[in-house]
Amino acid sequence: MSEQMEHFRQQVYYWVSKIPKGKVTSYGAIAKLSGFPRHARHVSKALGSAPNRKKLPWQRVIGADGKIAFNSDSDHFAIQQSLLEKEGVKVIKGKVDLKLYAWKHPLEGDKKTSSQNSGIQAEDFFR
DNA sequence: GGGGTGACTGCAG
DNA sequence: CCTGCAGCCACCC
Repeated sequence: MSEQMEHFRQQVYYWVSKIPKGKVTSYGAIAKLSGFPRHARHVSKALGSAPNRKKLPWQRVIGADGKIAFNSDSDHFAIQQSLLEKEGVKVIKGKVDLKLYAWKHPLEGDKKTSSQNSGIQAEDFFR
């Protein structure tokens, strides 16, 4: 039983590692990609206990509304904001403009909203 | 077994 | 744009 959770966690790490630098996605999106649609909360938990946390671009996973999920006065919040800005993602009042930085992941197909994926790096995309 | 707890979400107001 | 709230679900007392 817990074997499935293990699989889930691995899927989470896999997909998070696929988020291109300079882009962000939501906990819910990762949950969906991992095969467990309603488990956004568990994605955060998986990230928090990730053994290779230092290696994963966990900062690229934020709330569905574009907001950093940590309490704005916490250290975690500051660190995440710092990491994101370091790779070019602007954080205004704790949130990211999804119009500019949302990762167009696999399951989204192509909604012809290609408005601004101009410089998407083909190499970072789809491995 | 029962109740509280989030690094969540979507929708109402 | 922001706040509130019900739904969600594995985990931890």
